[in-house]
Amino acid sequence: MTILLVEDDEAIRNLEKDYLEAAGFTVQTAERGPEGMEASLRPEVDLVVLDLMLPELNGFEICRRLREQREVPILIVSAKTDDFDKVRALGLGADDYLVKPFSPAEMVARVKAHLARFDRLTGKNALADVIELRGLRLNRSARRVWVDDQEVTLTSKEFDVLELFVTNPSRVLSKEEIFDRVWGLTYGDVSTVTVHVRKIREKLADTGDEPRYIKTLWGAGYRLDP
Amino acid sequence: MTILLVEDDEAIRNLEKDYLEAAGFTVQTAERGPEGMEASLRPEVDLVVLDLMLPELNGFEICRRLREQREVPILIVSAKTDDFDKVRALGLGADDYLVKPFSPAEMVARVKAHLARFDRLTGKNALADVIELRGLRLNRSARRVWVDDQEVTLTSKEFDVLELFVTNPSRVLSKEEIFDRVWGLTYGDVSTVTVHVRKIREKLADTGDEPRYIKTLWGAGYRLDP
DNA sequence: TTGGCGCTTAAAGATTTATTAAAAACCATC
DNA sequence: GATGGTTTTTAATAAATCTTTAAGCGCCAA
Repeated sequence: MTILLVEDDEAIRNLEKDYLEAAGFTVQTAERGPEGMEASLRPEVDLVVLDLMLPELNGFEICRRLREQREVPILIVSAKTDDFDKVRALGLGADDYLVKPFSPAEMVARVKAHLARFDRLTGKNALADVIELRGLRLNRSARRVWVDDQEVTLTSKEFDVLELFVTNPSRVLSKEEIFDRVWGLTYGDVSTVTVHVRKIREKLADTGDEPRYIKTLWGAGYRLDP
Repeated sequence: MTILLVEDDEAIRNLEKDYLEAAGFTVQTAERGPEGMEASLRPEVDLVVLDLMLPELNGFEICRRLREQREVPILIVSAKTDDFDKVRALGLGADDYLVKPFSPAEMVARVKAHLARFDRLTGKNALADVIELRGLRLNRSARRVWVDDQEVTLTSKEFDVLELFVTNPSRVLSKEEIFDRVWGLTYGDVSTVTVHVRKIREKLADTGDEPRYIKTLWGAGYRLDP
């Protein structure tokens, strides 16, 4: 799960980052408003923690614009205790409003609660440990995979790629996005992805004209349907 | 919208009730744990405001049991400021945790935010991800298209062009504009657009004298009406 | 009604993109 | 430092898409 942290104060940002990472989240950060706005639109971002007072583009504005474009939990963090700000932020579509200083444990608990609810309500089991899908079963913590109750052994990277697919069913994932999210790199050759997809298909016995699991969308990427 | 208030202290209960009613909600109340548990299962209840310290059956327990049975927003209200309680309540599936004394305005804002989000996430797939228009349905993230519930497969560019049309209904798009926005190029031959439009019409079974979807405007471009 | 301009159509050629297999680089373990 | 497995790169091949072309048709105005 990836959390985006938009916060201009470096000390606070690092503190929050540490706690979220300790809780097992992947954390991306942004310092300034416009940068935060852009980052929050990235599809791999599962939740946004947003400071209200930011340079150039404030949190209210980001919140409003983001809500127009994407359905992602937004947790506002602010030093302002004023009722007016709380009401305004929540009215603009924020999911929560935390007043600084807050306890890191509470923040982590709230982040988890928002993600869990989002999962529950949208039916995306991004948090579930065992995911099942047309005969394909993944145990994420054990990193094991079965096809029609027959276990198949995937290598580490192969598992990561397949996991990305099953946690994003019905979505087209471009090679670039897969590479970004699994390898976490910007350099490198995306044809690596192609090869891994081939290996996965091979192991899932998913070759042939009409792949059962990972479909190819020419010029766009790959898609796994539920 | 109906709110259930489970709170044993009469003064607080009446205060909260007044504010919620002033905000236009219908309010039901319950004083004791078991009574609250039962009431919260009633289908007309859209959101539950739950005190933690209740006689006979405490808020944690109600929260846990309720979550097993129903998907309804739960807002915990408590005098306990302890992190431990917050983390526990949120972990059990509560949607929010407010510490007493809180401002009524904030409570009302939070109640509204929870209801709005619940609507957003459950009421139709929300997110302008799926666009429907006179029998034509597009799923943008999956890049799939249906005509009268029959799926049609478009190529990548074809999809891009059609997406441009459905996101700009009623607008005349000139070939130049389409070329600019889909191809992102300034050089090149705009007759490519013509060919793509033809292919799309063909696949949508939109040929014939009176096209159902993409209309030709002589000397101007094309238009898709809503 | 007719000429011209713009749109449509179909098909061939060019280009892009994906697949595959095999080799090379990498990595952990013994 | 050899070994076996994994991961990445590479290059040839295959497949699908995109673009161009050219001929024909239809709309509109003179």
